Amino acid sequence: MKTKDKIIHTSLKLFNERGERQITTNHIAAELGISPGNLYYHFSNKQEIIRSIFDLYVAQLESSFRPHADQRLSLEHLTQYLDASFELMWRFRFMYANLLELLARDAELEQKYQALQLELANWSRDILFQLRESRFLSGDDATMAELADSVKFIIGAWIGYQSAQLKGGEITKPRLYQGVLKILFTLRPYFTDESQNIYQDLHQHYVKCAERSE
Amino acid sequence: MKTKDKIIHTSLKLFNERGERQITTNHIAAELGISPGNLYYHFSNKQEIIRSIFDLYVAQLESSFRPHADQRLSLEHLTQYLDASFELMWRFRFMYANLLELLARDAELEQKYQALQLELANWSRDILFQLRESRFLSGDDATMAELADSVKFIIGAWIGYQSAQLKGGEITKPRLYQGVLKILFTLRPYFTDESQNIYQDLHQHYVKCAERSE
Amino acid sequence: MKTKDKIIHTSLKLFNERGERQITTNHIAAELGISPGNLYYHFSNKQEIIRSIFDLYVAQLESSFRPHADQRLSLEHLTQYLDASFELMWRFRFMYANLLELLARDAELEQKYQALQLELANWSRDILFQLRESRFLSGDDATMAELADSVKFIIGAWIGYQSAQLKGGEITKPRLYQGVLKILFTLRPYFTDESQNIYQDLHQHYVKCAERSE
Amino acid sequence: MKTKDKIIHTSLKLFNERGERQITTNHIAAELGISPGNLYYHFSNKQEIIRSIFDLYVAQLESSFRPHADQRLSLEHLTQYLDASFELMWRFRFMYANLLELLARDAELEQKYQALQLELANWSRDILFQLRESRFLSGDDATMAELADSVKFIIGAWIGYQSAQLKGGEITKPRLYQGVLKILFTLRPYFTDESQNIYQDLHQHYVKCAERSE
DNA sequence: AATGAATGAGGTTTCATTCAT
DNA sequence: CATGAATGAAACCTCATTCAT
Repeated sequence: MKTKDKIIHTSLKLFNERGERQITTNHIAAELGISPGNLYYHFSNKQEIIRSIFDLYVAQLESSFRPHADQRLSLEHLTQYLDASFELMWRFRFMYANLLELLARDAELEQKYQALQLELANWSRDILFQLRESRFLSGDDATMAELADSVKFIIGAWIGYQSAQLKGGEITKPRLYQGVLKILFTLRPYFTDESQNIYQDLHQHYVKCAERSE
Repeated sequence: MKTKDKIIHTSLKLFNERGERQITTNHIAAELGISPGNLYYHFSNKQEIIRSIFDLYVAQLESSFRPHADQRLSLEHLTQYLDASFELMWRFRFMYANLLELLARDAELEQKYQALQLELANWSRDILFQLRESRFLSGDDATMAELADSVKFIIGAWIGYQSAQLKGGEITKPRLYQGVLKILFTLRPYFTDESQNIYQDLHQHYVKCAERSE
Repeated sequence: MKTKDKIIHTSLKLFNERGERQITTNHIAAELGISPGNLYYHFSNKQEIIRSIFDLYVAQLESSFRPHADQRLSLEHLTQYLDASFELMWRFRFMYANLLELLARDAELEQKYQALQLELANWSRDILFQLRESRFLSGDDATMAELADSVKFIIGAWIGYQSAQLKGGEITKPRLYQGVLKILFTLRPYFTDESQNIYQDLHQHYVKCAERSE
Repeated sequence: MKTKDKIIHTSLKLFNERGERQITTNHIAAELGISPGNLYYHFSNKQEIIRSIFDLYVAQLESSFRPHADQRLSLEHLTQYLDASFELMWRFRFMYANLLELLARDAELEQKYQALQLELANWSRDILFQLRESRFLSGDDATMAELADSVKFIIGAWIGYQSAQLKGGEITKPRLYQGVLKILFTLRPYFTDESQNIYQDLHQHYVKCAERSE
């Protein structure tokens, strides 16, 4: 791994652990055992590191969520989506802890972020529509759209919400799975009669995940 | 209003407008037209101002949500609760937007916050149970409890989520009312048949609020 | 006791306990339960409090040391002098911890202090000469004068020296009596043959004092 | 000389000249023509500068006084010791003048200082015993030990005592040499008959030093 | 006598960033 | 690529002192 990548990953790690505000560029350099000058050789300022982390985030997001064209969704796909979502939120949790500040300081980042959100909104709507087509869910277009937004909201907000409830902000995997359960609970009234058993299976699966050594 | 209170309210205003991180103690003093020394006469450091704002928040929250014993809920009560949620989110939006950082930096605040959350969880469950008794909602105990948690989650997480979607990061009242709509949408499947018209009234009311000058 | 006197004595106490530098005028007022404004009603600045403490010191010093004219010194007188000296050093120990800074900041105080030192030098020389006349000690004038200066030096420096050796700077009475023993040791070679037993008595007396619960 | 060392030496100079309390970190930086940030690049706070000066002091003290095993002492050695004492007092006079405040503010420094004092006590006793073996001095073990303590006391306390006697608080070299003379005076009764001339030589030498431009 | 809010200069420290090597 | 000393603006905070009441 090149120094530039090491800087990105170490920064991400430190930001997640202690918050972007408390981590100075010197901290990052020290953690890596490089000089601050070297850090600034690779990045012209701290904001650029954050932008690179954001790019990483976008890349992972796109690879996980871009819907595969006209594909019938199976149960497996759904769990994949949910797992991938929370994986993502977990990996970039510092961003969600301070999104407002982060974006306020960097117009370029803000624009990128908001474009991404629009895309995401589309994808999640697409997924919900596919789930309806596959007769997992039922509901009119408006309801499905609103439901898609709810799911997107839960995914985006869960970690921040949970971290705040926990001493030291330390979140555990089981706590993450409770977020998946929250999504299931929100979808539940819209599950079709014929897919009730599928709902039960999913629910039981994630209850188990959420119970592990909590 | 005493200087001490002026400091609290001016700080809250500035924090909401421009973010806690960008507002220095000198900014606050300058905005008030007092000397920095005077500010430090009333508060021994910046963190203490934040704590006082938090106390204000707790006070408003308690006065809005502490359930009145064995009370039959009317439509008015429901709007009161929803409006109160909205008011809180709006008035203390910087806190919602920066919660994790604020708690990470101040163990005392974290403890207070988490104690408050436990209380809030009880209150919101009580309110949901009351709504069921008043035949607005229906569902078994577990469902009502989960629903209560969903509502609490939406209130607690809405600003962090929304503020990041907005150009310039500015949170507007209409966007907040969309949070109220999100709550309604989440409750919707559990509204009883006899209260469907009530749901409609509420929905229309808040749709209007959310549309204003958006 | 009037407020003015209370301020002086409380300041002396706090200065001794924690050092003049660390004690602000607000600390003094708080300890007394009065307002800072009131403190400044009685003293126009912090330095004036210090000057008043110094006046107290001078008064106690003069009452203890001004030699009684043409009086033959007995053993009792000597012990009285020594005991009084250390009592004094103990009571005003903060002054000795920072004499240089104290005087550097206040020309008036410096002048007073130096005048006092000259007087003291005379008194201690007078006492030594009287002791020689009383045949306790022997030695030529120059030796007696130098010896007087040594005694004065030990008295003035002992507490500061001892405090520095002890954890937390806390000095005990037994440690003070070791200072008296140091004076005796310095005088010892000049005790006359006929007063050797007197030396022994004194020595034993202060050894006992110095041993108590050390 | 590196910047770090320059900071130490400039601080020492300024502290000696005007007192540690009056010298701010900005003063030090300005005197050196560097930025305050640079000073804090080399030292994390003012106290650390003081600690480094203390380390310098310890180093010089050790190199001057650590006794050479089974060595016969000549007159030269004696003057070396006395001159070294004088040099130490002069070079680190601000420390001697402010010892109690310095130690009161810094527990780590206090511990180091007190450990050093124990070592010093041993060294000074060793030196005195060597002087007796070399027939400069005579006296039983207890007397030599007490004498060693007296010498240590004079070195440790002289500046605090003398600095306060002087107009303007300025410590001058001649005044310090009087401290050496005070040591000699204290040792005098214990010089052997055969080394009386050595005493005379030493005395005359330091009288001359003490008289220069007093 | 006494209050206590208010002042403001100035102290210590931080940190993103630069630049000669 | 890399170093690490250096910068300087600005943050937080202190405290002796003042003054209207």
